[in-house]
Amino acid sequence: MAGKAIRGPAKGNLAANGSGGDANGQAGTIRQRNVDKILKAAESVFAKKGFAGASTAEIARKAGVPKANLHYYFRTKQDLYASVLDAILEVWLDALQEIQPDADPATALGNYITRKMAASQHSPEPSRLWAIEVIGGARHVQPFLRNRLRHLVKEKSTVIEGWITAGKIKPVDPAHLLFMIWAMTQTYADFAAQIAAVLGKNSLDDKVFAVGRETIRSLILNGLGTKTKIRR
Amino acid sequence: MAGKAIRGPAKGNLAANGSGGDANGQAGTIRQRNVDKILKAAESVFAKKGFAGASTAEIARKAGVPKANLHYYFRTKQDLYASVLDAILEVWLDALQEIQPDADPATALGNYITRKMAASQHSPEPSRLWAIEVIGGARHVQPFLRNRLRHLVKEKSTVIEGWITAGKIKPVDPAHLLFMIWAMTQTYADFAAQIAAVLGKNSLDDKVFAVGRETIRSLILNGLGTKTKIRR
DNA sequence: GATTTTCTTGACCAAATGGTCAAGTCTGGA
DNA sequence: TCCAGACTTGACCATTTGGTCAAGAAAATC
Repeated sequence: MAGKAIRGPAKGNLAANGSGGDANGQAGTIRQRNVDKILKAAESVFAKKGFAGASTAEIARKAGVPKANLHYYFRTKQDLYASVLDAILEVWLDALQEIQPDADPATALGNYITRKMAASQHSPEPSRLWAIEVIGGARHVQPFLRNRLRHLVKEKSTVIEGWITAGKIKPVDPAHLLFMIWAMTQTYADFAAQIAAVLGKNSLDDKVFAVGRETIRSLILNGLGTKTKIRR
Repeated sequence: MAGKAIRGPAKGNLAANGSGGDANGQAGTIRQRNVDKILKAAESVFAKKGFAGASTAEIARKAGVPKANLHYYFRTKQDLYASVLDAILEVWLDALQEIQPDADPATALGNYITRKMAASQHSPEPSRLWAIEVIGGARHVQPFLRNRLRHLVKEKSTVIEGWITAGKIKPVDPAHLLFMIWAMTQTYADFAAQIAAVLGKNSLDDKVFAVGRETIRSLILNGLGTKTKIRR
């Protein structure tokens, strides 16, 4: 997406080790540790207040470093935000790999739902940050949406259309089917506060996620008329 | 929820007209017009940036009034935010009235979905503000969630359970069913930017909403195994 | 027409914001 | 042991923020 971390003299450091790739060079353990601390804190604060509402001071406090130190690793708030988003985007795409032409639709979609629900349960913050970013107009991730995500959706749509043609599932618009799975699974991360409140709980426990997961599975799989019974 | 508009000398005005009720007294047309302008602008800005990210100056600019004038009608940003949320909450609940014991499940749920989708299409901003508020921890609407919404969900759950007992729909957890309908319908408001980008459009047109609506209906109604065919 | 009340607004303020800087401390390699 | 480069941080700054105020313009009331 944008400018990763780098900054300060470390640039030389990273450039030195040839791994131009994506991961943080194993460079100074110090750098890596601090960058991680800051990114983690930033993710959490951005996820709660959005880009405009988050303050670098709060992020620094939460990361346990002086604000000036944060600005040593990330020159601007924008840079930091871009780095946080970058890390999220990769994970976002990964689960979609469940959807393969030769897979059994019920199994593939079931697994996909399971994975997305696990993400909502065990790492809800990225989902929330993602949501805030998109609600705010997706200014920073527009290119990602219009390119990588769009093409991936096209690709997976072909797979799903194949299932339809083969008579394995009822006809649906594949893209919208994906939108629906995203909406349903991510709601357990994004709207956790609402779901908890309505259920009279303080936070969502394993059981709520289990019921949610099975509700989604049953809705989707029955809705698509797959023959396979729900397993696992 | 909280403090409505009022403020400035108008307090006397409102207190004077006995209608302690909810609506803005028909008081000074001037006041009403300005309050409306400001609320509308505020809704839009809050929906994009959240509470912390929105600035009263921007809201005032968008409303076409000097900032000092905004603060004349709403003492604090908090007050303004509370007023905007207040207006939203009422609407939120209304559509749920489709779900009645004696109704045909397919019709009732179908109508509910239709109404929610219409809201997502024609007034997405409240949905977005709502989402941002909940993602941020629902601090300002916690009481509403824990009381009114919770009890309403309980009430409607009973209705849905009745349908299940009567064998009209397959067994589901009623609360989660509602969560799913909210998630799917609201995603067309909250994630409009993402959906548009993935579909390669600049904005969501009628057709997208129509396809979305029918996808949701088909998923829910088939998923619940209602006999009734999709109509209208 | 006089007076009271509501409304309008530019000027202002203290606090918080994103970001810089320079002077320092640490650390790893020669 | 020395030193270049990496890291740390308190102090600082311009700008923006939410909010106030006082003085005047418009309306409403009598």
